[in-house]
Amino acid sequence: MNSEVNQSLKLFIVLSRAYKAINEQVNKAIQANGLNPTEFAVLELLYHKGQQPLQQIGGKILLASGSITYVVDKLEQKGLLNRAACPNDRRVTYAIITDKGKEFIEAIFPEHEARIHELMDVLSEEEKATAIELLKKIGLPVAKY
Amino acid sequence: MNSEVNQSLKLFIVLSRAYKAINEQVNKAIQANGLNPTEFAVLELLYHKGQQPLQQIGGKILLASGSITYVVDKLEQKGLLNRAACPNDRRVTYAIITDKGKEFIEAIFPEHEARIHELMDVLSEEEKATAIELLKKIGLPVAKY
DNA sequence: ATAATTTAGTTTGAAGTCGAGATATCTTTT
DNA sequence: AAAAGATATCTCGACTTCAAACTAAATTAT
Repeated sequence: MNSEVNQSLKLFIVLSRAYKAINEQVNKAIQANGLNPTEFAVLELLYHKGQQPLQQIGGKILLASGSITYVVDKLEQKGLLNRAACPNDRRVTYAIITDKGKEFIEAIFPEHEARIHELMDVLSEEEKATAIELLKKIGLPVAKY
Repeated sequence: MNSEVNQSLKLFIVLSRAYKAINEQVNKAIQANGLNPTEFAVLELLYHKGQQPLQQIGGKILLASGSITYVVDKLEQKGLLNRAACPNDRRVTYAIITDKGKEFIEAIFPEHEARIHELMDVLSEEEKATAIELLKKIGLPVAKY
């Protein structure tokens, strides 16, 4: 019984290490481009998914509402996105990536992908597929009684 | 090959999600006990590995030197650890867990383990073993527990 | 219609983390 | 033994993030 708990604990530890190790590399590279990881995540979301109400940005990249304003302000100051009022619902503000923002992502995203690919490439394609299947199950909302 | 890159990217995403999902739960529980995750990590280190020079704490749980002072101050204020000068090298200060600190860890660590076990139990024992093997390869060497 | 509730976004204050520099001590070199 | 270099801790300022309080607008219930 106890060894099962230890197995879970060990999985937690290797999961944490793996995540932190990868993330450290990735963040370092992003920051070298003058953005912090949150800014990059927002900009990438806008690039790949189109304009978003500020509210939804928080939901999609797991960001507290207080942080959204700050990050969007920063990106707006840098000229990488614009705010635009929603005509139907005046409470809503959209964040829209600018041309400069698009160029920026287009310039650094391929490197970003390549870096992650390199870091993940200690696993074979098959191992990656297995890892994806297993990790998918972790952290999914579990039905409560 | 582009699909290979996508596979790596997907692995990165599910890895991030899994980590964040688990971590969010764990942190919430730790904070409910009046500590933040870093404080808990330091205290647990001292409990399981005995007294440590401040410097080494930073190395082991990945913390900048400026942060160590802060966290150790906090734990000292709460009476969970003490500082003690090293007799041989007067530059060195040890952090030593107090009896109160020990009681604290003994009171909450079993819950902590059980919580992680519950969160990880969406995987079978065999799947966990597979996940551990794969994740070990990503990032750094592991030794703990 | 008007009041109550909910939702969207912002502002503010606190907490945590880092990095650079300051200080003290130890070690090595000359 | 003095100078130079390395190491450990602390201090301070900047940055990021969050939570809670707040404003404004939309929705609903009466």
